[in-house]
Amino acid sequence: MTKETTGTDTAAPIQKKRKVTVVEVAEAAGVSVSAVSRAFNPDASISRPLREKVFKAAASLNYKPNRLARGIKSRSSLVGILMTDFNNPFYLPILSRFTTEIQKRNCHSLLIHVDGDMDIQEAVELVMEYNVDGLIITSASLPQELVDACHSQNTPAVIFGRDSSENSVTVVSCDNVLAGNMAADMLLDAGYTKPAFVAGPIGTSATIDRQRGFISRLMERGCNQWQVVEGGEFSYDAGYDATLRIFQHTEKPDALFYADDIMACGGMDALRYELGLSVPEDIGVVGVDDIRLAKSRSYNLSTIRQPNEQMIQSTIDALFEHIADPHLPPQSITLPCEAVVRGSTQKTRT
Amino acid sequence: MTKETTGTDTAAPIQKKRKVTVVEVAEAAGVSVSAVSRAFNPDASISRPLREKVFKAAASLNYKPNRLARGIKSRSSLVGILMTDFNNPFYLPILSRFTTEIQKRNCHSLLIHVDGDMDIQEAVELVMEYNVDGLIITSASLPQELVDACHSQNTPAVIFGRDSSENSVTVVSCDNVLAGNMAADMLLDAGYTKPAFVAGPIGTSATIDRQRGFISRLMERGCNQWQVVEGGEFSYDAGYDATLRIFQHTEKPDALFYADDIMACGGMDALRYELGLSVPEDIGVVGVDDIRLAKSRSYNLSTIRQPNEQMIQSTIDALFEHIADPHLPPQSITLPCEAVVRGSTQKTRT
DNA sequence: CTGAAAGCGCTTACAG
DNA sequence: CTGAAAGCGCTTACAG
Repeated sequence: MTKETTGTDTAAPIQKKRKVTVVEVAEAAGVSVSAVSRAFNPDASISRPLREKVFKAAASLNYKPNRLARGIKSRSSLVGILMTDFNNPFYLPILSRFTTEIQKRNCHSLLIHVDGDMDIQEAVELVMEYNVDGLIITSASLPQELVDACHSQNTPAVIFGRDSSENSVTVVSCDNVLAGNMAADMLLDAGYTKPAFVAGPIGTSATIDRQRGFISRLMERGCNQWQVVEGGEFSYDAGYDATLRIFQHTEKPDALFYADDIMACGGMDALRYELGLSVPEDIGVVGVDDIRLAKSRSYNLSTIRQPNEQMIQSTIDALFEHIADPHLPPQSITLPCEAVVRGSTQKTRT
Repeated sequence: MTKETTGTDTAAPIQKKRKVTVVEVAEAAGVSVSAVSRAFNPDASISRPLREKVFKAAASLNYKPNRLARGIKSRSSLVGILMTDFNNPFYLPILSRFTTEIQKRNCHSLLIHVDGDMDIQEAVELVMEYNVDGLIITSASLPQELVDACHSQNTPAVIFGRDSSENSVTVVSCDNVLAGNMAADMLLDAGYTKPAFVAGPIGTSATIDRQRGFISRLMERGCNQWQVVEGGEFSYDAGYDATLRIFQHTEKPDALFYADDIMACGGMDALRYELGLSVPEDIGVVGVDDIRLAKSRSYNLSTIRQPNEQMIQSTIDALFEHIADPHLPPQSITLPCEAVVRGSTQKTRT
């Protein structure tokens, strides 16, 4: 019934709730605006009594500093998060942890979705328009242009990647070559002899490294009947389709190492429901990531687990260290991964 | 080798790359700063030739407006996204679409993770410190305090919820009572006679509505042997555990309606691998959401699909309409959902 | 349509 | 440690 009170001629213009400013707090506390500003700045030189006086006045007026106005001369308290892989469920908990950690440090997250259309250089520049204090880049692929873009702005940036061997910007990743080694060992140890690698997105360093580690270990151990198959994106469907394609070949593998768990799940469903094969009896399967589904009874997937928690923590720590001291040289942090043996490779040795 | 150039006594302080400002652009273009400002403001009154002159100078200097400085008097171009359900994969694509749509409109997303520790009032106030132009709240639960918090600030806000029947703030949701009706029909039509509802998080309006719709339809159709079980959070594990609990009762159901697909997946695994039951022969299963996994061969889950794309689009449209015209009255948009019949309810009628 | 000037809310040398 | 004043980069009445 009160629905139409707006829209009449007499409607008062909606006024943004007047925000309390430093000036008003200063008046209420009987101090200068400088004092108010300092009170809200953790490492400004101000006496304890003065700060408390300011706080009291601020609280009574319900004053909140305007972060935008602050950011113009000082820190914005904004951390940019650039993400590309919004279709991989792997990244939701990671995003969750990032925002939580950023908020703990009294900063906030500017989330930028970098998709195909928008080039990365552009995205990085854009985020700079907000004067972000730092930048986290989460991307399975790590194009050089991205690294350059970070470097050209001199804003602290850390790449939460799956890559390493970059030295002009800080990157934290896990050892993907090692992951490949482990996958090879798991399969060979279980008695499989003709493994294939199902690759992820082309140009993705993680995929490349995993493949390298996988193949080199196979060869080291005298296994020469391997093959590599294009996979496509990190997705259930990509794993499914790639698997069907493999079995049109004349050389059929007896084990599959997927670049990713979600691909492995798609692949297992294709194996079982389309191709009528049993896992692990007819064919062994290994993935990477240890997503929640991997340990479900439906998949029971052997996988290589990345030290997620540590990677996240290192990323955040490194970022804030660099924000605190911009002189710090970039570092490259590579963490080890861990093999998780489950049912999908539990073939009894023949 | 150049690694240690920093850190010596002579190290020049790292200077933030000097940003080009309006003043410099104005000089280069031979116009006033007002002109520069107007050129970058879509609906300012400025002649085409002047604007072009400014753009040319700006481009040659690689000028980008400082959004923080702009936001202090005008729009911040920031849209706050408040999220609580970071453990449900359902929300990743939604978040993806939100940020994409926001970016299309030349705005950016301030992502706030609202977790248990932090109360919502606080989160809303916080986001206001950034002068956000608008606010999207994504939450399965919709506590009154949240609605109040939005209302008290007068910033356009829309709740992407699973709720309705709120009229002081705009909310878009799907018809969860209808979802419950549909689930009841699917199960009854397939010949099941003793269904149970596995609830989601307590106090979540979506769960409550689904349950209401489910039960009322069952009773309408003369089915009185139903029961309701507490589920817990929307997660694989919660569905798994709840299912095991149900079967300790004396009254065993022959069909289960889970508040959520991810719970249903956990539940199906418990049924099949822990309880030795066949789906759909021994027991029918229905979920809600139609997540990617639902149509996988491993689950082949009947479900109720929400009109996600439309809900997202409506949310964004409503938000930007309200930003453009703050006088618009809040609206409540409820969209219909759709039944997706798959294998998990394909029991032949007995 | 255009420009000169005041102002947004906060920070930071500069004196004391 | 504290305050008066200048300044951050942009916007917006106010005149013309």
